[in-house]
Amino acid sequence: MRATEKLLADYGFHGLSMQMVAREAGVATGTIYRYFEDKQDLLHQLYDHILSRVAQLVTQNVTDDMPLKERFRTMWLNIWAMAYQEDAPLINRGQFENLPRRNTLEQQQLEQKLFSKVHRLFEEGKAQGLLKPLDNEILSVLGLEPSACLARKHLTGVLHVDEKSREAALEACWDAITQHD
Amino acid sequence: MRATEKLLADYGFHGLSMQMVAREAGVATGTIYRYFEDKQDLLHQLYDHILSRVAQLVTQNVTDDMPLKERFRTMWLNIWAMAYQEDAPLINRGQFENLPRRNTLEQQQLEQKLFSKVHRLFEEGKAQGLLKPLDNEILSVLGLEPSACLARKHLTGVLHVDEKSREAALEACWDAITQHD
Amino acid sequence: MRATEKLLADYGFHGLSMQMVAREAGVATGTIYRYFEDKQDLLHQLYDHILSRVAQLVTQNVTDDMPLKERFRTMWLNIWAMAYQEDAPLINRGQFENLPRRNTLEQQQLEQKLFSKVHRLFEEGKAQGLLKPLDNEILSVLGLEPSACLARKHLTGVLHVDEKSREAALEACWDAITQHD
Amino acid sequence: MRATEKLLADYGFHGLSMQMVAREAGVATGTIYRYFEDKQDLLHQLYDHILSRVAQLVTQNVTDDMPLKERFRTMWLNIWAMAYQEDAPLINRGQFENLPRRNTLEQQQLEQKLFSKVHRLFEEGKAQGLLKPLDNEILSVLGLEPSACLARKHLTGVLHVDEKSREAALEACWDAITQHD
DNA sequence: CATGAATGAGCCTTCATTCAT
DNA sequence: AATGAATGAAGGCTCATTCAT
Repeated sequence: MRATEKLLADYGFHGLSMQMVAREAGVATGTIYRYFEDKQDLLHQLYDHILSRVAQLVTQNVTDDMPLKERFRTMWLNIWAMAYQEDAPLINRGQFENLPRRNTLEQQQLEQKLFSKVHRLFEEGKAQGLLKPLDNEILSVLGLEPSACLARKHLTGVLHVDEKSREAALEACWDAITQHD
Repeated sequence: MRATEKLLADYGFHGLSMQMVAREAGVATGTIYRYFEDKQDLLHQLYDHILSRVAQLVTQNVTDDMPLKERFRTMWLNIWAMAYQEDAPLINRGQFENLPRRNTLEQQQLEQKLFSKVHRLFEEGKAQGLLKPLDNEILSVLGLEPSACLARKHLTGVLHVDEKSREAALEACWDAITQHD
Repeated sequence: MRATEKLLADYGFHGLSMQMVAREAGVATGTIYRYFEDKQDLLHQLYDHILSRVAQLVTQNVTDDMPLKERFRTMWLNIWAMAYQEDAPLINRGQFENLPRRNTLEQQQLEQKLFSKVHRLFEEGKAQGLLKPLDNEILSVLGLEPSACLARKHLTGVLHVDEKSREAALEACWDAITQHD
Repeated sequence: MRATEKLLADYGFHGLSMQMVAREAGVATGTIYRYFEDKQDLLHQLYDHILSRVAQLVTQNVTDDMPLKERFRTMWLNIWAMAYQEDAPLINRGQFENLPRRNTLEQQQLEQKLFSKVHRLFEEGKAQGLLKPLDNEILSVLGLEPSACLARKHLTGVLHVDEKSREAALEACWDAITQHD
């Protein structure tokens, strides 16, 4: 899986062949098939693997006793920082997003669990009347997704985001999800 | 190009073969090559084609004499509506985003021009002190991107968004880009 | 046919497509098929065409009243010179030789006739006891073929042949076909 | 390579497809690509392979202590005989000649070495004043090339060469390269 | 368990030939 | 007679997957 991730990051989704993965991993082609059903399975498992790393990175340094705004801020910046990780889980984000995804219930419950800290943040915020009474998924799209989106554009050079703009974008996201009289 | 678009929407970027395109279009394989240099060229041209349709759909029923909020609202809902278009430009959005893109200056100027109404909206808003003084690109990510993102999730069934939620999301996006005392 | 010859000389046997020929000739693709049965026929006819030009070039400035040696010498040098012709019949020689050839009797009789001056030279030489009593075809291989072979190698740079060597080679060919007590 | 050689001999350079080679060799198409980079590489390697067989056949039964004329005679007849080899290296000669050739120095040195016996023959002959003082390459064209050329024509039926004629042609070639008073 | 040679369907692209205009 | 768009078989090559060792 490490090999696959590296190749995906370096060469993109095309040009990912099982023989390349095998060579990079230092094993024979056939060996892969003892641990993964087929290519699709490898990609699925990689998705899960990366997703849990992403979840870990997003929620690191966040504890449930921090103030809500503080938690949001930390997560938002964690997402931003993820793009610069040397050990590249998200550099792949571009690629990662279109990894084939299972759409099973199990999968959704897994994601639910991985991002429970995020959900807790949103639930508490709504309970306090601080956040808008929207579905967590929607709050996520409004409040956190833009961080990933901007980071990606920043990284690919489509758009330069300086520190001040980044801070303003963070605040704007907060504005999006909080109640305004 | 219509055939390509359909196949892209149905089967995704991978598994798009020239043979399939030809069959779907009801022509012989070789015929494609009379109108497109190669597969890459077909994809590039398709990108341009869709982009201009997207621009047209996003900005339809928007005129520069409408109030700012009204313009924003119309665009946001246009984006939302795009996902339901029978003749599917955005169903592909998921796929569309990773169509190979030329990154020439020309291309960027073209995009600039196609979305000039959007840019004008943002510029006026900033001039009036109504909108936050951020780069248009950033405002776009904060204010409009979530519409596409939610519509996509709604359509794929990952998330159900009722009319009230949609309205709330729209307002939240407006909150994100406007100044607050 | 002129177009075909040019393309053959420039790009070789591969990369000779009917559409290229048409474009070079300034006509539509289909037009070719009004004048030639198919590609093979075009090539056959081109072969004949070039062969007659070759015959003309080989035997130019040769008349039956010249001394035998003089005639031989002229032909040998004509062959050598052919390689340098601007209007390229033989530059193609490399390519020309593996143009598809019909092997009919007619064809052989045609060639017989085209090179009648050569045959007359050999017949007279044998009658006078000056040349070896061998089949004309064999005399041709021994006496004239080497000129083409050397010129080709000289032209492709495989081998440098200066004027003195060329003269010596000519004499050696004469030695090959003449009687030696 | 054996399959390629056979197909080349039977159907010529054009009309040699990797699929055909695979079928003839009794393997799958893809298998070829485990042993050869691509078609060009296959042809290059085949060229080398055949060339070394040709060199071996041309110089077999020739040792440096044999009289010069004897050596020449043996080689000349070896070349002639090559055309009749069941296991067909030279039947291809026609085709063989226009196999794509690398033109590297290495290649030339290899050829030099393969045919060193021929070069030695010519060098000794010139040293003794028996042969004309010409470049070895030229002597080769004058003295040995005609053997291949005649054999080829004989084999394709263009020309019938009986034993006596063959002997005379051999002598004529000797006349071509030797000094005369 | 691990190997890696072998497989063969499938991909992109070319091009000789046809035929409605 | 000329056109040139359309055809579709075939070509070179890749790669997910299998299986005998």
